[in-house]
Amino acid sequence: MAANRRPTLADVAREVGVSAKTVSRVLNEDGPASAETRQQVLAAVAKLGFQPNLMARNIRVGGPDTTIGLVIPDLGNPFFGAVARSIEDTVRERGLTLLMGSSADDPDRERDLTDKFLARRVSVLMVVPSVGADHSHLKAHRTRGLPVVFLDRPGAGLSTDSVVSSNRTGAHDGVAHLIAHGHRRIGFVGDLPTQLYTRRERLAGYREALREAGISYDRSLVANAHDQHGASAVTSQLLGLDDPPTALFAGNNIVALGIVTELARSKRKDVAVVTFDDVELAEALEPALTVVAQDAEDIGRAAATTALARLDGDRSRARTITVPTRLIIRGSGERPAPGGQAGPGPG
Amino acid sequence: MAANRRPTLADVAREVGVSAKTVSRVLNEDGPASAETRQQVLAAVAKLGFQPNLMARNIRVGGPDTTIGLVIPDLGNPFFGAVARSIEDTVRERGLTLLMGSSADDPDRERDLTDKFLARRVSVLMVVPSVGADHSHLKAHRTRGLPVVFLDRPGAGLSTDSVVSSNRTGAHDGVAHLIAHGHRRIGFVGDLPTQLYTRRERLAGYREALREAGISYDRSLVANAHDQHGASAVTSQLLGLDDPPTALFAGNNIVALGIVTELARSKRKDVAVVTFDDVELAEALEPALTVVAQDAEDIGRAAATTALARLDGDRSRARTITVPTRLIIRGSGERPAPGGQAGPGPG
DNA sequence: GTGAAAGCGCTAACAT
DNA sequence: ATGTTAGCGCTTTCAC
Repeated sequence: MAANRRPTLADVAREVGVSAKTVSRVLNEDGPASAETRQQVLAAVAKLGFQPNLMARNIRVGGPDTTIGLVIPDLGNPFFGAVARSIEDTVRERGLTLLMGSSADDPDRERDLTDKFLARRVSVLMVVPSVGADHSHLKAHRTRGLPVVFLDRPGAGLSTDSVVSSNRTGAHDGVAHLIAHGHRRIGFVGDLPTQLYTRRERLAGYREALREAGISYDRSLVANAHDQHGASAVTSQLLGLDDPPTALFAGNNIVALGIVTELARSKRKDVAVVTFDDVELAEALEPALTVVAQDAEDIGRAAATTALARLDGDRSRARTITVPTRLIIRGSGERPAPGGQAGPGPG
Repeated sequence: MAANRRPTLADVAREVGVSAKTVSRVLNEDGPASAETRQQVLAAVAKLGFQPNLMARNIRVGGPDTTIGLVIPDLGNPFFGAVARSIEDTVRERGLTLLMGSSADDPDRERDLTDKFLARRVSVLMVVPSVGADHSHLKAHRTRGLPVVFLDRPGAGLSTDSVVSSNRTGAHDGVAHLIAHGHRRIGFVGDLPTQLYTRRERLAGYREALREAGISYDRSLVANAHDQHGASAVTSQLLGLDDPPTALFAGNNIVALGIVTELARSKRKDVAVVTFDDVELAEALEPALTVVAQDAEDIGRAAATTALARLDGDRSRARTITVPTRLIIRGSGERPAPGGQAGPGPG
């Protein structure tokens, strides 16, 4: 019930019988202070439970707030969670705190979030750009010294640092792995929307691998899904084609779950699979799942390191950091295509 | 290069030739304003790219900041990611933003984070309490009207709202499922540290189920691990016992990964498994993994809803919301114990 | 319908 | 070693 105010610097000062500035000095270890005053101030702070109002401090000091604004598509996606963790690990010792929000890949929600973050005067803005979002409004902020980093995909309308995976090479290598094991009809299940940078790059890598092997590109083997259920559905459709694929390449972790789940459900062990993104339990599947793993930790660290360098005055040209992916061969891509298939219906 | 200041209210006012207060009125739809002034102000705002400084506003208005401080053990853990997503979904329409940090289950890091959040005058504090953390320092804040919600585990030294899963019942049901399928030697692999609330509750559920079935509790069947690798290691140890378990119960998602991975690696299909927490690809395993699923979405929503109610003035007693878990039977717990085991060594 | 002055909680710049 | 004054960018209060 006691709705008493939170104590302020002035309250502490009054308690001790000194000026506010003296309290401020003690707390920020700015300027000198006699041992005795220091003790008294500290005691009063503890007694009153005083915590300096960071917003008031920031406003006076004028600099940016000690926060990093981070916009990702989905807080629940483990990949972005891992990226966020890595960012936090990297910036923690600098005292920066994460302000996070999910855009659901909606440009309007993304804009809402970045606007809010800017209104809070974040020290750094990190964004996984949504398809259709324009970032030219950030130019002025960048000019004024706000580090802006695009994650996972390049942004539009703004030249700034970005960190992406080696999507094309990674997809190429995954598909080449399938080809090396005798597959020639390889389905590609990609993200949605189809304009998504990662999807296009990975599809390009897929096409490159096919071309190198002299396999012609068959549009009917390319499908799309935005969630696990959708991926399961298109997997089933692809396998129902007249001349179905003997192998599937998954364009990301969510699609991977859909494909693998659908193959398990329909007991299709004859279909080879390689996925972009490592997923939990990949090694416990039968066969174990071969993946093109992104290095979420490295992505987060690279983004954070770059941003910190900018904060420290690095004014060099905007750079794009490409974090290598790694093909982890576990077995699911290795089956030659025997054409075998479970009999129709449950025996 | 142009390190020009960010525009302030005063800049906009000067541009239009009105007072700062008038601009403020237009922007906040406070008080009246002639249509013409309104147009001019809006134009100037757009022209200068003015964004009100939220911190300055907050300081003047005096109320809490429109942020929620959320402390979780690990941003990379999909379970907590899902909880965070649900919280965000629930509070977004109220205009609240998430300030997040991971404690790594370290009480000091947790305290650092909560202190920072309090210094930022968050509207709500949500914490997954670390073992050993004391929360009595939050009493004064709660008294002053700050909603504090403990997630996943109860906090210590502070009576406030908390949201937990039905850990004991859930674990009981999972273990009972194993017992129903003929298992009598059932290993338990729990979290670390052993004082962890969720671990103790789940262990209690395990023991209850054993007791009901007249199976005596065997300490040697209880093991602990804090990460996936550790869980794999203890799994292998448990299975190496003279009188080994025929079934294993995993105390959480991370442990589940370790157990399942280790069983797959050693090709031990004869060991039944039920896990606390659903995991990706659980249904694609052979056999599919039976789990006691926590409802992360519901947990997040319950926490957020409670906090919002408190913000709206709900002063009723602190409550503990228990979110039901759900036993999802998929097969891995159903094998009777034939005692079969892969031969020693690789054939 | 609009403005001037004061003040939120804090610190910079100058006193003393 | 400490205090005073002014002011960060905004809103409240009260005047016009």
